[in-house]
Amino acid sequence: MNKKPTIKEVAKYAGVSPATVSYVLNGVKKVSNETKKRVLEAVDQLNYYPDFTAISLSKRKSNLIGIMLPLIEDTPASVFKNNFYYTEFVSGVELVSRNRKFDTMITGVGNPEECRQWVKKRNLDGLIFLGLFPEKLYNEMKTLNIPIVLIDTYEKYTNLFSNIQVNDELGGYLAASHLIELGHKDIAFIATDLKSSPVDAKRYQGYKRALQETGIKFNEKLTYQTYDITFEHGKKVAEEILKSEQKPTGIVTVSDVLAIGIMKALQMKHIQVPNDYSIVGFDDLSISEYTTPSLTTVRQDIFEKGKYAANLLINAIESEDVEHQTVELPVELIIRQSTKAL
Amino acid sequence: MNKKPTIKEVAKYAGVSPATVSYVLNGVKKVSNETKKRVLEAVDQLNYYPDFTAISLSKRKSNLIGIMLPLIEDTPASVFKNNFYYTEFVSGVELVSRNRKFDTMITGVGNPEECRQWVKKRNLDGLIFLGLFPEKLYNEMKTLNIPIVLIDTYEKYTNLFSNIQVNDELGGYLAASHLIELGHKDIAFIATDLKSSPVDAKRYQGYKRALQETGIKFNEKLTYQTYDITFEHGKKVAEEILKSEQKPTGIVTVSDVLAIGIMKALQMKHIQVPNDYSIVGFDDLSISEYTTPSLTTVRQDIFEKGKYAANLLINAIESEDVEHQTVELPVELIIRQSTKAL
DNA sequence: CTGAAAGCGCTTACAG
DNA sequence: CTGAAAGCGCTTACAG
Repeated sequence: MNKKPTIKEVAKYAGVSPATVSYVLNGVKKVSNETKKRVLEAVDQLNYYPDFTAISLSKRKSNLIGIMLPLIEDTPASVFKNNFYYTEFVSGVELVSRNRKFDTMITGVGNPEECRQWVKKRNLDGLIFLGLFPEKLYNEMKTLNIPIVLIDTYEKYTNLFSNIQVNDELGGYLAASHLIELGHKDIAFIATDLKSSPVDAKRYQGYKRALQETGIKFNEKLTYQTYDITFEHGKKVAEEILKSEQKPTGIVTVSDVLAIGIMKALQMKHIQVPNDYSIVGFDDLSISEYTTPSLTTVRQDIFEKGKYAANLLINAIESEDVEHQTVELPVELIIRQSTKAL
Repeated sequence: MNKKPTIKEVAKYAGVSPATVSYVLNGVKKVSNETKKRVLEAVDQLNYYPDFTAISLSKRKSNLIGIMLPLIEDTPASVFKNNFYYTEFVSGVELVSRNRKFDTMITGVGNPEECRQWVKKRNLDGLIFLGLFPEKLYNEMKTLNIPIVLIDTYEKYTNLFSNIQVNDELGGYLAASHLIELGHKDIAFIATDLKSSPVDAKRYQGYKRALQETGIKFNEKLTYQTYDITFEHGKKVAEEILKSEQKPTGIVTVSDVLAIGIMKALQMKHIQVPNDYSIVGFDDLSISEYTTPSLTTVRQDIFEKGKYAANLLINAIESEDVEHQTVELPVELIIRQSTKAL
């Protein structure tokens, strides 16, 4: 295969200087229409397209965005494996990024230093942080001076970076209210980690608000934390719940994955969902419609979230806009079969 | 933040030329131990790490590998969404790639031309093709002259590229044999697409071999094709099966996703798995242990597959090894609750 | 063993 | 409106 033509060859073919070719390709300065035409034709004839590596080096802009994945035991695998969430998100990012002429790199992140080096050595134009990272990472990243968008982060960092989130409070509220309407009063709340996950905390707030508004007394003993999102952890809380003396009749959960794990554990003990326990998840994963019973859940559009994040990021890159914005995407209760009137 | 030091600054600090710094960093030529030490110290002091963009431009090697994802309706989303498969695979690739100092880019692929441009403009060192692509793409890619590893491809391209696959024939055999041992004789085979998917075809062969070896007559009417891998498509075949007059008692499937869709459809009609139908999946997704009933399936280690692919690819890149190899990873029957003696 | 110089493929003041 | 030249941060024959 004949190799890719360079800008020089295009210039020669068009009878102009490389600089001129660069000008027309970048739409910069005023090039006479005639020479512009000649250049464009040369580009077309030679099937020229620029070398991004070279552009990256001279412009110090790579047209590359990076997605930081949280690592568990040094690999993003486990998070990917149990949290189908991420995968859809990444697809959303890839789609808009490709359409907007950016490429997307992914990495599991190690320490902050490694992360900064990754950005620097590849000249990344922007970053998306998917998930929760140690605080010092954010501080480190702040000094990088490139647009960064955070996903599902609250408080502390919100004003330092752009942020895409979902109406978590409302989600928790919707889930709990649904159960309450069905006549449930003893409603458990299953979180991952209320302290370190602000997302969980918000949903928890919503849950509490629903109780409060309907005059149901909040019972701390009905709150559980799993510290991880896997089916297995769902199973484990279910066992805890069964052992406790404060038995709920309804269960609000912070993730479909957890909800599915819980259902499984119950079913293994021949306890029926929704007859014995009503369960509501969060996310609406594609699997959730196909479990038995299908899962009532709070839906968020994760693919949309990915697209939104990419658009926001690329906007910031292209306009060098320093305004950080935080965007809140809607949430919707999807009623299926895992919940039932008491 | 002070900006990243360049090789010049390191050279100055060490009192040598940039060339020398480059030599020691690349372990090339013989640099006296003493100056080497000085350089290394400078590197350390200044916290220097090279700019990959520059290296990429001058070496024409990017330390970048690309993963091509199949596109559905212009986005990888849907395939990602229903095929949890890919996500684990990508994690495996990312892990070894990172450990071996490569970065990984992902893209949905459009047409062959777009694909070649992607490789060229980013100077990608190697490519992994995940899934099935149109034939002309392979031909086009062949002219790129970079190492490429294909996943789950058979025949035609096997000798043009490296290939990682799984013992599909055995997988089909294992699944069918298991059912046969349980006393099933009318065993359906649910494929995606026997014509265009060689993977399916191999599993089908294995299934037939199992029938043959035990003297069960193969019945073509028990073969179904879904033409896509989604829960929904699983549901649809289940309905077809229920409508047909040739009812199986056991069902062998080419994917857990399909199997789960089938189970769902049956359960919605109050048909019991495994009492009325025994079902075996393929892949062993993490969800498959958590469905009710949990799914008997043929396990393949997809994460391992990703790691293997990345290692093979990077080996080829680094040794400029032109030998294409095809590697076959093992497969294992995991017996759970969706199958039962007749 | 070490360095000056050219080059990778672009971009961008600057001059005309 | 157009081009020559320097520069982005490296590498690598080549010469010494």
